[in-house]
Amino acid sequence: MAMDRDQVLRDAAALLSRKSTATMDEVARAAGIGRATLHRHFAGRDALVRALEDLGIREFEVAFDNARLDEGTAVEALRRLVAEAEPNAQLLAFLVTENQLFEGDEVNEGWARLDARVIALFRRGQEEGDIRIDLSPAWLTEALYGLIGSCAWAVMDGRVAAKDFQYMIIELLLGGARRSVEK
Amino acid sequence: MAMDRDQVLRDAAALLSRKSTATMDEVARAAGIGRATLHRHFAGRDALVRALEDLGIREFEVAFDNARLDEGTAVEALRRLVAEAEPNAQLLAFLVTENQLFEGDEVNEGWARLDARVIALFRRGQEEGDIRIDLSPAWLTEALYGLIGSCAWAVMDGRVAAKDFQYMIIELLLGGARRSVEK
DNA sequence: AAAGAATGAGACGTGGGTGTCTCAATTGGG
DNA sequence: CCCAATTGAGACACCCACGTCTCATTCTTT
Repeated sequence: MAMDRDQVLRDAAALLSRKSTATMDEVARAAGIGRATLHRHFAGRDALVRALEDLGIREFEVAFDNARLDEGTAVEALRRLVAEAEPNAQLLAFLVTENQLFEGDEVNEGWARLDARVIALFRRGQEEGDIRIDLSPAWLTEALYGLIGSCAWAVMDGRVAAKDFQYMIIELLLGGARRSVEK
Repeated sequence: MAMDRDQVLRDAAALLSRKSTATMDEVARAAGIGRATLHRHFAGRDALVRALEDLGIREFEVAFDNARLDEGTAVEALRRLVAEAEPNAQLLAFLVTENQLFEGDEVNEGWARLDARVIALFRRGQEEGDIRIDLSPAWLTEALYGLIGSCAWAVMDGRVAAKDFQYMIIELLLGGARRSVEK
């Protein structure tokens, strides 16, 4: 007994991140519980996805806290951020694409809070002179999400080694692909 | 009369790129035709999506040709590639996420061909000394797709100005976010 | 103008996922 | 040890989208 709601959410996240069209029955099996029990705790599929959103927001708020975005240079904070985000990268990818379906609807305020923190981080980097000012913080934030999601999928497909996750993202995001004499 | 199959596909792409869960009926309306007619030309939803894949592959093969990936430096070719890809960025984003659902299935060989061309481009850049060798061509390719898709969504949501599309992608991909004294 | 082809609108049956319910079995608390 | 609560399995109806079909209409073609 004693269904662990949070554990169920994590199992659901693990499955839906890979197969976003998974059935409620598949989710239940993945979580090791019956479909009825799943419905008892989450009114329906929408409620489940919304709960996953809340889980993701919670996870990333913790990750952001752990990354101590306000300490040190913005570049250093960004490195910590990517490192902290890695365990939940797949969940992020799922939620980002899921959010793109909600056209028109106002975005969950939790996302707005997280976005604001990342945007503020990039802005701080710009003010400190470490981040280019010709790339808007909003775009850098989107790009960060996109790169994290892309890399998560690439790792899942075996096109990128899991151990290179942080390096590939940070190096590309910060340094870019071009080779320069002075970096 | 005279249903323009290619135009229908483009309308379908425009809609499905924004709302990937759109109904066959919605697709038909978006294309200005009846649902029955849509079914007459595409056996079903799967066939439609596959036709969209073919369309996307055709479009991007043309785009790659126009970008003349073999001419000039790899960096120059990459700039041309992003410029040529811009009109079909949304379609690319749709097809990439759609492809992620086909777990296990062998990927359409058309994608493999396109991937190979981009990978070869990055590899050429590495051999010419213009592209960093610590970022694998496969990852750079994924990142390129990801950034194009992210930017397309950001433009659609108004978070990035449409006119900045190419600049934002190219500058971030090539130069990175970090500000350096010598660029 | 007549014949043929293609279309749009709608009706219809089907399938798959959803959400609800029941009931026996298991678990945990008193 | 017993009772209450929770669970799993299954049955059930429902809904929505899909795919097929019909038929009147419209357009092409000759």
